[in-house]
Amino acid sequence: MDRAAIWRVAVEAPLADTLDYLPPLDPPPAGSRPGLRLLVPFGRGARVGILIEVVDQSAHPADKLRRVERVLDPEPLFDVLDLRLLAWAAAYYQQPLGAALFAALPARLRTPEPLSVETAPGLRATESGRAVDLETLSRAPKQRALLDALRSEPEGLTLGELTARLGDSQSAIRTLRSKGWITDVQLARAPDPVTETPPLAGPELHAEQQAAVEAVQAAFGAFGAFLLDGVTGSGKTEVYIRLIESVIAQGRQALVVVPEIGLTPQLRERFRTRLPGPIAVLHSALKASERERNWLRAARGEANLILGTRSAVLAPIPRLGLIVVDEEHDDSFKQQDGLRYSGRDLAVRRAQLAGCPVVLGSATPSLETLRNAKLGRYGWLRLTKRAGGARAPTISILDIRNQPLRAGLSPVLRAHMHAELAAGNQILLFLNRRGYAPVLTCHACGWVGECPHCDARLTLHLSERRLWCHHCGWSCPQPDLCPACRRPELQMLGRGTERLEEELVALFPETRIARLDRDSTRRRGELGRVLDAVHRGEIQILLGTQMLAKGHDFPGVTLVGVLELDQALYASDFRAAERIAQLIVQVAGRAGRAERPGRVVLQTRHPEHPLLQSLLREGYSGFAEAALRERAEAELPPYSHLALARAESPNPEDALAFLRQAHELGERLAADSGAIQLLGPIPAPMERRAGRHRAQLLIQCAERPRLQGFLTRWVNEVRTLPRRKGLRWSLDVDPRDLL
DNA sequence: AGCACGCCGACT
DNA sequence: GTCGGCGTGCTC
Repeated sequence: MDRAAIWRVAVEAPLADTLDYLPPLDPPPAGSRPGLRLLVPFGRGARVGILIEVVDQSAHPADKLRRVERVLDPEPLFDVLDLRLLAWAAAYYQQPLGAALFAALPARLRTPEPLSVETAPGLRATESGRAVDLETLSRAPKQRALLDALRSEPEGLTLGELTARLGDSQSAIRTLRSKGWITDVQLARAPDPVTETPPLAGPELHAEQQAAVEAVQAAFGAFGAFLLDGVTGSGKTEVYIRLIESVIAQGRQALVVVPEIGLTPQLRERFRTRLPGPIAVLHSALKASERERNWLRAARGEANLILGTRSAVLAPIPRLGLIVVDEEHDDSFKQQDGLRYSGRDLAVRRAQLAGCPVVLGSATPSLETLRNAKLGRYGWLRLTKRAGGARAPTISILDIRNQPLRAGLSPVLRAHMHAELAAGNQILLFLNRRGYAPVLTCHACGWVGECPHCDARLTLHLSERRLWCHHCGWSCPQPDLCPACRRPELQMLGRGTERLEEELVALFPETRIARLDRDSTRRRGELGRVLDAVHRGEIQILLGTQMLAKGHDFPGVTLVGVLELDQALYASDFRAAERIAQLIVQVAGRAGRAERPGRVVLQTRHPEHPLLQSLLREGYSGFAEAALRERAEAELPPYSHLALARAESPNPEDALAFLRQAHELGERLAADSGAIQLLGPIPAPMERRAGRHRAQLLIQCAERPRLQGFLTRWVNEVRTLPRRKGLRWSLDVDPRDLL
């Protein structure tokens, strides 16, 4: 007997390590290749596992090894490169290998289900159709050819295959079917090869686009990272399309990652009309079966283009030749639970492993990416001209101190609004707070509506007559009398979008007004309906939350008002200013067009705020310079690297106590070098949320490798710390927000 | 995560 | 005397 083979398997269970198994009794035809999906005995049941490697001995006692039940698929789902990427992600984000592998798999493949077989509608000759003498059809050549073709294929042929052989034969099919000589069947076939409609030709590239395309093309076949720094409307998508086109022409696949599902339909349509071959769309709103099918098309190399949200960067793509991350600054690329990866960072790492270029596109690049570009790590491709010669909107600050506000609008802003309305233009108003009023209070006794489970006020939603907690989802009916003193003195303080809408209706009575926020768009299709109405010019004032800033263009809008900037300007999170600047510039870019440039007005009580000033005077790049200087001084990312340990528990003191122990442990591990700083623990900014008390501990280090090394050792020990009942903790490497 | 084993209170 | 609470630990 040859050397004992041991299969090292990552099992679908929250285990820190892989488990060892004996190989299955019937060896798989594909051999024992890593990446194979298996069914393995686990405890009293069975679980899906992924074969990681075959070794010749196990640390586990030989007599306790159990045997792999069976191999689930004929081929591995992951190849060596995929496994290397996922192993890297697991190590970097301090999670078990299995967590990365199973985060990469669509839900259906995490169960022992066999891969679903794709079927295509087709036809087959029946018994009587096989028995009939073909000569009887001599006067119907089409029918004869059709029947002849089907009789030579016992399984039958798909409609696509028949059309390819015989051309259109609808009437012949109907006739033969009515004679009972052929019958409809579903055939296990890959989908019919896409009929190669000649893709539409694109517009001519302007010089900057051409230069960008050529720079990336020159890097094909090797790793290279590029920042495509292009103002809104400068034609970034056209650059992507040309690059994808040429990478497909080389027989390779392209991956395009976008922040949100909402953005995929338009982008997909644009890609579909311009690029040859199948597109696989991957995002969480797909039905499980669709997701599996598209994932498999990516994994089998059948799709030329994979378009998806962040999890698409984990999908196997065997012929990967190009990665594009669109709107790379967007926070939604960061996964907020489980394997807390950054889709953007993983895209860069993946390009390195695959040896292909990665393009990070944005009009408002993140400070991390900008710094990489400045240091020359990333190629810096600039698109400074708006297509069609549209001028950039002007941004101005409106000091609202001591101003008489109506509906939260200063007299100057109201005057601007009247002027634009009179000129037949459209207006956009931002108020990043939904609901009617953020506070309900009793004028008589001072009672304030607070969430019983969170340290938060309840927001009044007048249309539903309910108080809602926006943090945990708890709600109760709106009280008529003060719950504390029973007097009818309740007052609604502050303003959300719902109230703003009501006030605007009173203030602009002859005007069509629409509101877009999570509440108003709850009904399916409502978002699209409102956007269509805006585009048709049926709406004059559109108000809403930051939902308005993403992806939608409003060429008819000439005035954008940003209300209530201040609480965001002084938010505790060090990235707040960066987010605001990005929001403002993104919104500004959505408004106006060539003949009617847009104007953005920011209402603030802090007109002297340095970041606002730099944004105003020098635009986003000026802001970014200033913000980077601040980050450097404060030793914050990208000038240092962070990890955030969070703990939460139903008991008030447990989370802090746990992190205090973790801190001590860390001090001991980091004692040899002063390079690791442990800050905290402190109670979370909202200490109690959804009935759980929360605390956090920040870890900071100037050098990433050192931080990584520390975290690996530290997490191993923190895992062994005793935990009081109900305590949960997690580690977030490169956290996006410190909440 | 399940699901066992394992030691201390109110029930037939 | 037992049913069952959830604390602790294992799953190859």
